[in-house]
Amino acid sequence: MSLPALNLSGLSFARPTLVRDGVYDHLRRVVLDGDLLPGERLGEVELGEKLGVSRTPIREALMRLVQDGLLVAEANKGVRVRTMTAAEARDAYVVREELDGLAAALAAAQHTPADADALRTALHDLNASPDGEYRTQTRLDLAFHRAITQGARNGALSDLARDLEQRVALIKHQTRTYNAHPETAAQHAAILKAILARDADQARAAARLHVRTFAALVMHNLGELA
Amino acid sequence: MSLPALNLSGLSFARPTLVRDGVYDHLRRVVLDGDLLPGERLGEVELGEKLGVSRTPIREALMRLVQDGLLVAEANKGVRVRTMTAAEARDAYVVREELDGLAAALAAAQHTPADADALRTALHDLNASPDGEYRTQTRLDLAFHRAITQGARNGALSDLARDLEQRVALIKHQTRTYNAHPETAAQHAAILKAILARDADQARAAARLHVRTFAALVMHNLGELA
DNA sequence: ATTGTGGATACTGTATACAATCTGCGGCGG
DNA sequence: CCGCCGCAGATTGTATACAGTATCCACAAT
Repeated sequence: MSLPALNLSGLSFARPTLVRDGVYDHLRRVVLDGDLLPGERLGEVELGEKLGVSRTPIREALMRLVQDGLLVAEANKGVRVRTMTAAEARDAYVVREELDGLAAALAAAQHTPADADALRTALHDLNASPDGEYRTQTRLDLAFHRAITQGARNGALSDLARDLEQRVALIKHQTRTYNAHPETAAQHAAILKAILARDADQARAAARLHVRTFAALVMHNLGELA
Repeated sequence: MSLPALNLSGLSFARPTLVRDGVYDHLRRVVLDGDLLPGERLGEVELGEKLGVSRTPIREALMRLVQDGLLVAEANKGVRVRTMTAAEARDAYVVREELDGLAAALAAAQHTPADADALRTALHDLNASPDGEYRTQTRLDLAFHRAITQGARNGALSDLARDLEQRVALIKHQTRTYNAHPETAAQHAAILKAILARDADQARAAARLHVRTFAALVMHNLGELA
């Protein structure tokens, strides 16, 4: 045949994306961006009308978000954005210190050249983001931490770290704590440096310190809100 | 009024339990008990007929189990019991070593007298279970480890440990690795002893060793199956 | 014999209909 | 004025109906 062969590399030829997945992604971003405040209610009919779909995919997306811990469901009373208590926030940070430390250590030991590039790019983008752009900063901060867990090359760790990151995002919005802390940039740099140097112990220590610093800041703000 | 006051302690007066929750609990137990082998398909209509409910609550339960990582969904092709690869199993155990160690350390530091009782009871029940009763042993082993995370008094840790335990349960069924390893009982005893002695470091070390031992066993069996 | 094609079947994805529960308000009685 | 009852509206929970897609097998063409 004389026809040129199809180039399939990198094109997904418009796979039939499911409605419920689209709704899930949308709502997840809305919550993570802080557009819906903790405690706010998500009505099924209202969401359906706003997104132009029926209640069925809406409900399935909400179910998944509940399982993620981003929303809470009460029988016959719908779902709301989860409100983290001070104790839940502290708990999340205790675990996150351990998991982020592990992720950094593994990333130091196992990252590929492509991972290294992704890490450098992610941190550069984060540092280049303009002050006051909280939403952008929050997303880029999340992207940097995701790049670290990506470099750890551990599926279970990625999944669990994703869970924790989402909960922490909720706390941040709740306490209105953003990444403006002066030490943040230096700590990020220290983590990246240790990972690139393949110094697992140093990377773990730097990551744990970063979590502790941020946790203290958030818990302080949480205390003030109470 | 002369009528005697109602005693509400401990009775839930037949609250209208949701169908989807019942289906979720049922299917979760079925998978965790190993009655459905990895790769096996779960048809919605078939489940609906078997349980006597419509597809709607079935789908919502399946959605939650997919999010839990127990099932995998493929677009327009239904859901199957997840098959863990050797790499995924190794990943899960790496993370579990860290989290179980943390849980044991926290439990040593923070457990209440009631937690202590629960721990002792759980281990006793496990040791008393007859050999060969794999399903019972698996459940009791899971209960013991749950008692530890319970003693840690950390909600986020409980949630994440639950996720990992479920994945590990999948691996166990897949490799047909049960708790018969001779060192298991001694290691369990060591963990319990350290926790009750409030020795966090020792508890962490004992828990990590236990995970490593078991992981090695499972990975060995996984290699043989390949 | 093998490959490709067509259609029939079964199943998932989405929408809609029906049932049950919660919520808020107005009226009635104390 | 306060509290309680009860109804009406709205919302969630479940069931069913409809649409789109994958799978399988028969059968024809090479």
